[in-house]
Amino acid sequence: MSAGIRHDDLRRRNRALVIAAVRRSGLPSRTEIASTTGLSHSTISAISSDLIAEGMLAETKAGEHATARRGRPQVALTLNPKAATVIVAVLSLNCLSAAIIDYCGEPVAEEQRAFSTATMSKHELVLECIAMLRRLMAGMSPGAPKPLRIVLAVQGISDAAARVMLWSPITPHRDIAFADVLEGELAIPTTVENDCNMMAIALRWRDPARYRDNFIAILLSHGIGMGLVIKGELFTGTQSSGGEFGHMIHRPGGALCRCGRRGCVEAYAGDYAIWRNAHLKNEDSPPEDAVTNTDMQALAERARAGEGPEREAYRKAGTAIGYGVGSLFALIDPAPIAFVGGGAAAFDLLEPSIRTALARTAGGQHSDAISFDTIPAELPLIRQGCAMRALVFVDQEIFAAGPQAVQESRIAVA
Amino acid sequence: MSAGIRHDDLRRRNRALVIAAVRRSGLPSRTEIASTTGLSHSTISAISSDLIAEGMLAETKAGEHATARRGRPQVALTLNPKAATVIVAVLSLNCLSAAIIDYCGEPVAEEQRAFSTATMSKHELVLECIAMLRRLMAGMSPGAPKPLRIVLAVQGISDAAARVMLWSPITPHRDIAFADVLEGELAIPTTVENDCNMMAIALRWRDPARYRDNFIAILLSHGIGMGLVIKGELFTGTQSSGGEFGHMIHRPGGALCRCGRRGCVEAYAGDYAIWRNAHLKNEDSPPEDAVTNTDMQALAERARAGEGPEREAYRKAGTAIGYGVGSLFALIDPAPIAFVGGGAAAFDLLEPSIRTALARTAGGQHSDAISFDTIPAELPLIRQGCAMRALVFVDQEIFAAGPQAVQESRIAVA
DNA sequence: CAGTATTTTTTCGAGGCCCGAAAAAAGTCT
DNA sequence: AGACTTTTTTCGGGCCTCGAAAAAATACTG
Repeated sequence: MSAGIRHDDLRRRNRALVIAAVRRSGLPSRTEIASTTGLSHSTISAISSDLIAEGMLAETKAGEHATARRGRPQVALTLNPKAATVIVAVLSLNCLSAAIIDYCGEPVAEEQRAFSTATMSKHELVLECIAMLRRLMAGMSPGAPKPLRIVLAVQGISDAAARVMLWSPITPHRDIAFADVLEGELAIPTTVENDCNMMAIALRWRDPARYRDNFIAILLSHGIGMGLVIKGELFTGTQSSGGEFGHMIHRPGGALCRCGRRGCVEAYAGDYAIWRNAHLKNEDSPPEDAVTNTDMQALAERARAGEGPEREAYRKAGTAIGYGVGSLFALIDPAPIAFVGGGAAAFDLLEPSIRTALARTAGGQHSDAISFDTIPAELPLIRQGCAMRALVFVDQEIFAAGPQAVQESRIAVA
Repeated sequence: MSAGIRHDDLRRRNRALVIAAVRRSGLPSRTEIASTTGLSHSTISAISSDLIAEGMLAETKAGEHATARRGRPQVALTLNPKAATVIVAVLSLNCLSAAIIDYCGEPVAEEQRAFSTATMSKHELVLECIAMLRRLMAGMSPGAPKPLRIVLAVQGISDAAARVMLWSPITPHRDIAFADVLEGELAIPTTVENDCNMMAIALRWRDPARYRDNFIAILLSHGIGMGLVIKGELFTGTQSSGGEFGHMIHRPGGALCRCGRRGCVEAYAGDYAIWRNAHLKNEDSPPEDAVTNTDMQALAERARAGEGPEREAYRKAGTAIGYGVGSLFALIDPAPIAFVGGGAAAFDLLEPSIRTALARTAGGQHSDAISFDTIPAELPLIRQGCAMRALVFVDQEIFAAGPQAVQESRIAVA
């Protein structure tokens, strides 16, 4: 049963609304906020002057861009970049990348490092993460506010509470409780998120016109991942980060998947699967882990050159994706799709068979009208998604809660 | 962007909360409501005395069931059955059934009629519906309040706004705007809902302990339908009623489905598909429309008698369902499933292959732990779901809105 | 260049709503 | 009959939002 609305929640929610409006719109005036939120001018005036006094917002001379119209000029509100910082970290196969982000979303420090995630112990993996975050924090100017949030994106599955990495292709170890460990070491609230979910969040911030209420981000890489936004909300599983599109069944009893099962979409469309098919290996042969991006580029070149096993491999991949998307569409109705990652660079090879397959499904009825988009570089997208996730948390959980919570959060780094 | 919270919304939402608490709990005291909603005693007292004054709630001597404890006895609150009525109608193949339901959810009048939906014109179909509802309303005692809502459940797909039946297996006609027509004729707000979604809603009211935040209702009948509740909310498509589980793809390019495509789950697990396989007909042969429930019972008997094409047909059906559910679980994580309808009566024949298939999917990892339930009679379930849907609408949209809206809604039937 | 028009922002009083504490109510127990 | 216990109502205080009006800041205009 949903809880009752207490009187103080009102202010909290409306504060959150104002902060969100500023974060979204860039440089909105009070009047603009009033109209987008539906609250009265007086309320917006009161809330925004509070937020300015508390240091989250600042007024800027909008001037320049607004053509000088008649009447009192609008004064634009903006986020104060120094109001807070957050930390984002992206853990992927053999690579950890992290950054400190200011309250406006701009990075103030970053670091990236390669090591062999597949062979490290659980302990070593966690230590590398902690060490990198510590280095980043050590580099912060003294007196700067301590980061208020860590968001760690991982390939693979995290639990619904976003605290544990349940499984990941990058390591043989399971159930790594990153959130507990990082909170214990650094005393900063932490969540562990699926990388594809973060991609979806980032897409919405990048292009809200295109990616708004319903859309899908599909990562085509060594494995296949998905982030799904439905009715304006990130869709996650009930017990895990969910949305394991790559492990929907394409052909019962079919090709061997990295997950050990047979016939998953990924077993046809993951890099290793395309590579396997292109080399005419048996579908039962175990997934090759060492397929590199360069391998795949070479494969794509050969496929573009003309008919052959390479082109056939891409065709099979496209078919698997197309039918998978068709089944998904049967459940949620069609939505725009962004294909992200290395595989998106070979999208020209995939698209025809995706569309053919999709058109043969109930969900893909009007498959011509379904728009695809490709974004080859996934890392910047994931990082941006993490940043926005972390900042929205700060907005809603801390800054919206009122002056007290804001005060308490303001501890300077050592 | 979500709208701001205006001051009056507060009371509206808390009124809705109190009404919902009474509807759910049966005979709660004010104290009990205060604790389940988290609102203060004073607020509950104020709201409930308003609601009693306005006629939605009534006090009853709880007495009997509460063992006389020390202290002032609790006064139980209850819904006033005369506060309102709603109309439910269920349209399925060759059958229309409708009822008038009081504010407590009890039927006060009902009617059921058979006619040949498949051969009727669009116009005739609509007229039959209107006629039945008019007859029901004509039978109401004069002075009784006019029904405040019609919920029509249909097999097939309705639009996201729940106003148009986009497609249904019961008729060749498409895009029947039932809501517009019924509202035009009877001047009662109407929604058109998918039957399986209503089943899911009913399950939650029937057994909230088992079917709470995440569960699935699958209708096994001539076709295959699904109602899905995720995180406590009915899951619908973005443009339609959605959740077309039956048309997820089981085998690309496989058996011919009633929808005209190939390889859908329904093309293996719908009654017609089981019948087709049991009679060793080609998978390309067009779906037989005239398979009756008795046919299916006979088929099930033969399948139970021993190995043979009938048992094999059920096995294929179970496999299709199992893999389909596995793909679904990959997206949403496992949840309890209720199998409803004629096919549930033959669930003993399906379950082994469902479980075998499910165990071969990523989503079905712990398939032993996933619980199945069977409910052979779908119609009562659908009707109950419609009733609760309609009543919750009245609760939230009319009675929660305040005395004015309540007044305006109170028009006696002619 | 002073006055007018226009638009944005702030101020102020009114009306609601929720909460906590205290009081009242309605029984049981001794 | 009085003490005790639990439920429900009453009352005053504190917030919050709103609408209207005032103030502020600038462009237009003759």
